[in-house]
Formats: sequence, structure tokens, C-alpha cells
Amino acid sequence: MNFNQGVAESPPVRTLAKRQAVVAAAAQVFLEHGYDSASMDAIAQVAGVSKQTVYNHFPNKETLFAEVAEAQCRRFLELFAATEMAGDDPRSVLLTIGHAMVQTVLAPQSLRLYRIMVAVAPQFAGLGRAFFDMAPRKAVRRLSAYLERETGNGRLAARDPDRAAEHFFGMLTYNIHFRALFGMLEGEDAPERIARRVLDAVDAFLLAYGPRD
Amino acid sequence: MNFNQGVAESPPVRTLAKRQAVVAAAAQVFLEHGYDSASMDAIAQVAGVSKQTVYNHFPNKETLFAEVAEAQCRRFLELFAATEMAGDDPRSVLLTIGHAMVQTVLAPQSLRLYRIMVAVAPQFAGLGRAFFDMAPRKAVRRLSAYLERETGNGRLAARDPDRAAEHFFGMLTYNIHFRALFGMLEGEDAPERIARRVLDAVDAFLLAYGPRD
DNA sequence: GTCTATAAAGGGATAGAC
DNA sequence: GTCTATCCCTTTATAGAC
Repeated sequence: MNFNQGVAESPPVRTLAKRQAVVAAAAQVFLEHGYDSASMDAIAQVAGVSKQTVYNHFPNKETLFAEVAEAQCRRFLELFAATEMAGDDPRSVLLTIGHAMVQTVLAPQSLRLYRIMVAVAPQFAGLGRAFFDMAPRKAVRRLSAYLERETGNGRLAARDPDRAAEHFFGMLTYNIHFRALFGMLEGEDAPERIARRVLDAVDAFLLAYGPRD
Repeated sequence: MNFNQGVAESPPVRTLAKRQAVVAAAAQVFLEHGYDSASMDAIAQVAGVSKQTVYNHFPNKETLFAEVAEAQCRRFLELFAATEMAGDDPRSVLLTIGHAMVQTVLAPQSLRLYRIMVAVAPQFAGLGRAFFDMAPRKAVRRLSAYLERETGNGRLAARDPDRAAEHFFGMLTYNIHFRALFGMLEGEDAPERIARRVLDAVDAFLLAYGPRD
């Protein structure tokens, strides 16, 4: 008995499952080893299929990587965008969004994705743009829109909201991102240290962009 | 005629010259292609020696890379440290050091070194630490020491000078570093845009850490 | 120390049967 | 579509003559 409704163009279910297994395996292997060191053999093995099956769904390594990397960039965005910018006053909103940004930057998956995207950006120009759009650009735009509203309300004084948003994220992440990338965290990821870092950035931001007395 | 003074233990001049040629060629090839994609064949060819000569001076690819990467990290530091922190008031000093930092971050050699160090940091933990020490840490320490002096003078108000230095560099470089890494500069490296970026960071910094009225 | 030549292993991609 | 088996090239590293 075949419950497949049988649209001629749609592939059988088993085929789709194998394709998804390949994509999942590729994501795992690429993120762990990087583009060059990830072998199509390893991907096929992790997916539990033969290498020829991989090549049946993707013409070559580059194409497979492009699909996987783009999907990972979208996942990266969701990780940050899930945070509501809730709160009554700018200070509490900045604290919330600041914590979310630091957590996103420190997440192992984010670090792995960043590493690989930085390495391949010259080779895969389109993917570099995709990552930039997903990661810093959308985050800046989102915060910038909020800062502009609050400046209209007179609760902040950010004449150039895009630049102000960049300044906030920069103060927040500059040091800890480097530390995480180069294995120098040294306890800076402890919850109380992170809380202090976020507080310091919010305080400095409000001194620079808070309402003029 | 042989002008070599002939100390038995020191290698002949030709040998040393070949070793240096190998190191120079390795720096070029590694920085251009990354660690994995750089082949020992290519390095030997660029150096103008045989591959066996490369292996005669360095036991394997990892060792050669480690020597080259460490030397490049030192060069990276010099690029920034050459800037005098001259100027009468904090504002002009910050403008000078801000320009130097942006120029350093945008230099093609810096971007290449950053790309490769980010990629290999998990594999070469010691090199990651070396890069972190040379690049952000020493820069932060240097600025931090200045901020502490000026806070003592009453010309600034940076109670936590390390954190303040991080904030300055973060505001300065956050956005433009991403843009450069992912091919999204879009004219942000034009001199007047850079000048504006530095000005904005200095203004925001002085609002947050300038002397309290 | 330096070279030419080669070994040994792993990589991406394909052929052909089912 | 999927598999097994294989091609062909590149890679790191070594052997042996000079």
C-alpha cells in the first residue's frame, strides 16, 4: 500500500529522508572540521549513506556547503531574534538585548559558524554577505529602530541610531568575542562576569546616548 | 674566495638564506591560502628551493606554520604599536589612536592573518594565545594605561580603565571589521567615512568617560 | 644541505550494476 | 536513487644520489 499521494514530480519519502540526513551530516562535519578538512567521505559516513548518494543530491562539495552554510546562518539569526525587546524603560531593554547578544556570541555553534564563515568568505563571496546580513546587520537594524523610537520619545538621545547601535554591540562584545575565539576566556564567561560586562556597556551607553539633562 | 669567517657550528650563509626564503615564502602562501590549502609544494616553489630543503629546515608543516604565524603576529603588533600616543588633550590622543586602530584592522595583511588565526585557533591553541596577546590585549593595555593616567589628572573619568579601553576599541571597530571580513565595505573605508567613524567613537567615549562636570 | 624521484595516503568525483 | 568499486589527482613526507 502506497500512501504517497503520488504527485509525479515529488520524490519518494525515503529519498527526501536521505537528502535531509546528508544535509544534517554535512552541517555537523563542516562546522566541526571547516570547509577544506571536511571530506565527502566523512559526510556520507555520518549520514549513513554512500558517497554516490551525496553526489546524487548535490553536484559537488561547494554546492552542498552553500546550502548548509545558508541554513546555518538562518539558525544563527533565530538564536538572537528570539529575544523579545521587552521592558518599560530603555535601560531594562538594553540589559535584556545585551545579555542575548553576549550569549549568542559565546554559543559554541555561533563560534563554529563564525570561524568557518570568516575563513571561506573570500572564496564564497555570496555566503559572506549572507552571514553579514544575518548576524550583525539585522541585529543592528533591530536595535537601531528601537533607539530611534525612544529618541523620538525623548527617553534617549541617539541622533544617529545606527551608529549608536553599533557602539552598543561593540562595547558589549569586542573583548569577549576575541577571548572566546582564541581560547582566552579565563572565566570571563562566568555568569556574574557576563552580568557585569552587560551592565558596564549599558551604563556607558546611557552616559553617551541617554537623555540630555 | 670565501669571506665566511667559518665558525664551525654556524651554518653557511647560503643555507641561512634558503631558510629565510622558505620562511618568507611560507608566510606568503599561508596567508594567501590558509593553513589547509597551502601546500608544501607551493611553498618550496615560491621559495625557489626543493621540497626536501623545506623539510630539512622544518620537520613538518605544523612546525613551519607555527614559526611563520608567530612572526606574523609580532609584525601585526608593530603595525599598531608604531603609533605614538601624542597630543595634548585626551581628545586628540584618542583621535590619533583611533585612526591607527581602524587602519590596522582594515589592512589586508591584518585581515589575512585574522582569518587564518581564527580558523586554526582550536587546532593550534598556543598560536591563538599568541595572536590574542599581540593583537587586542597589548593594544588594550596600552590605551588603558593612558586612560588611567588621565583619570588621575582629572582629565578623564575612567574608573575601570581596562573596560573603558575595550569600549573604545569596540565602538571603533565592531561594524567595520565585520564589513571588511565579509566583503561588505561598500565605501565605509573611504577616508571621510573613516574619519567620521573615529569622530563618532571619540565623541561617544568622551560622553561616557569624560570628566564629570 | 640540496637536489630528483618516489612512496603512501587521502581527497573529489565518476562508472556501472541493481 | 542507491550502492560498490574505482579513477585520477594532490598531498605530506621520505629515499638516495651528489
